Amino acid sequence: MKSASPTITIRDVAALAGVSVATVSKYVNGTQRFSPAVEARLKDAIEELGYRSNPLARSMITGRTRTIGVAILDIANPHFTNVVKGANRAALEHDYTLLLVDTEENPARERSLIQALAPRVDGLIISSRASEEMASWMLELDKPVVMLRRVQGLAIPNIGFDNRLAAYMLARHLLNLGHQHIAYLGFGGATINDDRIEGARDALAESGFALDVYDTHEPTAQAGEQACSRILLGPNRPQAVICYNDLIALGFMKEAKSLGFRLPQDVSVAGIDNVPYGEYVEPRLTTIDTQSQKMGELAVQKLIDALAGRADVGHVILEPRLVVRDSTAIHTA
Amino acid sequence: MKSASPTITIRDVAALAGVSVATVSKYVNGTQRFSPAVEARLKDAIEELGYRSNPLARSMITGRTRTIGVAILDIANPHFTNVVKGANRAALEHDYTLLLVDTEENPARERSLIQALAPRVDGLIISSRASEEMASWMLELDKPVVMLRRVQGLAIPNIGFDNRLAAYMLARHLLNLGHQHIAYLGFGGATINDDRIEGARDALAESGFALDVYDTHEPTAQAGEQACSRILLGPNRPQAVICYNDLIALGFMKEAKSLGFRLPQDVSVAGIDNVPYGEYVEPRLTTIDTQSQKMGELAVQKLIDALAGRADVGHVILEPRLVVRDSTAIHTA
DNA sequence: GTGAAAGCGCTAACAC
DNA sequence: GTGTTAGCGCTTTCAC
Repeated sequence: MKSASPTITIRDVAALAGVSVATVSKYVNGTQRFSPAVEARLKDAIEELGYRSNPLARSMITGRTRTIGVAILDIANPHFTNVVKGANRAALEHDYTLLLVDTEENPARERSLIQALAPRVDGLIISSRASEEMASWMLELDKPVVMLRRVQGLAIPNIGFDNRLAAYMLARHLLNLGHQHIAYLGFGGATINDDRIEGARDALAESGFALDVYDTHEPTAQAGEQACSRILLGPNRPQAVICYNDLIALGFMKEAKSLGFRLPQDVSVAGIDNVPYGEYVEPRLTTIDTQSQKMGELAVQKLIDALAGRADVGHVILEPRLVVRDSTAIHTA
Repeated sequence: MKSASPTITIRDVAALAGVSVATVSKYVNGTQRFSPAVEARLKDAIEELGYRSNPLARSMITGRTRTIGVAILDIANPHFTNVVKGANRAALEHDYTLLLVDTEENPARERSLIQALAPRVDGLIISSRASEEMASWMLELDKPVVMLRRVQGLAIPNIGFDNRLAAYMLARHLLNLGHQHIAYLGFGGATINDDRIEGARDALAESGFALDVYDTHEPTAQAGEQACSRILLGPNRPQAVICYNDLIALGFMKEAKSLGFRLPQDVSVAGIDNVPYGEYVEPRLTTIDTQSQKMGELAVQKLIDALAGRADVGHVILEPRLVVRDSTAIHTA
């Protein structure tokens, strides 16, 4: 039996309980102790009226919204899905909520979306492909920001990942399996792509080999599929392929199989991210765990620390962990 | 060069431009036209001061936040990921943002989380496992709500999916392939599970067969894996299995293969949802497309319609579409 | 412990 | 077109 509810305010409660609005406010926020009599009347009045405090009005005064803005590149990418999962968990634990924006890998909209987001939240977690020079406007948001990648030149706290080491480890793993001709199928749109190239290249160089580098136009399984034939059917077929991420690897493997290649006998494949689905394909995907969910949790944690005044502009680097499964095997030829 | 910025308000702009605050407000909101002179001064003043309007203050007066609350059961489930993807897209298009809460399949927290969400948003999109009786409190949220499943007894607009038909189609498909002994591996925690059972059962009944029903404790690939052996190695091995969703099917297939079964020769498997990863496993998963992304888009659309006064308490039912791939095949025995 | 009063930054009538 | 004014619902000194 709902009628056009005329909005119960703190004043209605005060009137019914026979106290002042200040008292109600303090009671609702648990800012102070009260005489049992007043406390009881307050409790009853709130109950009877079904009063609910208006968080907007509160926020306007306190300047706090208990909301964290999260801007990511593509929620459908399991890596980001898990970042959000972790962030949501940590946020709820501290009584925060996430204001989510999926920028859909669109750099043009990114900036204005984030700028519109900023005034509505206490702090932001941002994943962007913009270079550090291109991202300096983030300093002017007037809100604490945590970036989801290593940042060096800007005073922005960040949760990074050792991309160079990750690719280095993958290359070493493949070298240990006897592979010599190794290719890297990257995604040039990502700023971290270069770090990964460098890591793989360094590992190979140490053994006296060179890295073949290929590129995709987006970090998706489809792009991996499309890139496959030109790598495996070209004049220079590699023995093993390191992919920018698991999605690209998944697509690459699918297409490789349909081109008639046996995996991993004919070609070893590895990805990065450790998305859940790598376990369900055949062969099961060898990958590097990037701890996506933990990344989200840490980002929220760091932001909350910053909001609490612990102004730490440091960074955290998550360490790669190799997950060996069946898509990489000893080189036989 | 950031200093403790003393918050530029509409009043500062008014002072600098030599106009009233009302004028500034109207200018910022484009509510009215102005003399070129004033317009220019306004523009300059805002520029010079770096004024940014405070959306909280605005919201408090207008009662609109341009935010849509989205409460889902598990963002890591690709079905929901895609719902959010679609919702985000439609929301941004209309200049709304999503306030996301992942309730993590936790009915206990669900209610309080949603109630806390409600006052901060213009409307809500909710996915819940609560029965209609258990969900009647949603009517008291005092905000428009769109539920992501069919609702009949409650006056809540909803985007539904014809679950009965989906399972019916899958069963028919398997019957057409010559299967007679068909099992359903469900998730009893979902209210829609019964519809799916009914659909499959009806299809089989029409041909004079009975449905074997099994259950999992959660709608995940792991649960599918765990359920596999008791179905395939029990005394009553089915020729084909319809799974509650694709994740369960993925897990089931993985375990079936490691138990030594050949798919689809020894057992056909099908899921529901059409998650992207069904294409990358082997055999590729036959499934029913639930149009998850479209569901998110429609939900936002419906909510925005409701906010615009088009108070439509109707519902939309999305139609199932069978996606035949390689995990289902003609029965040979 | 409790209350009075002064706003937070903005919009929405309504005058002029 | 532009200005005046009265709040939105709440928190926060600062008296008592």
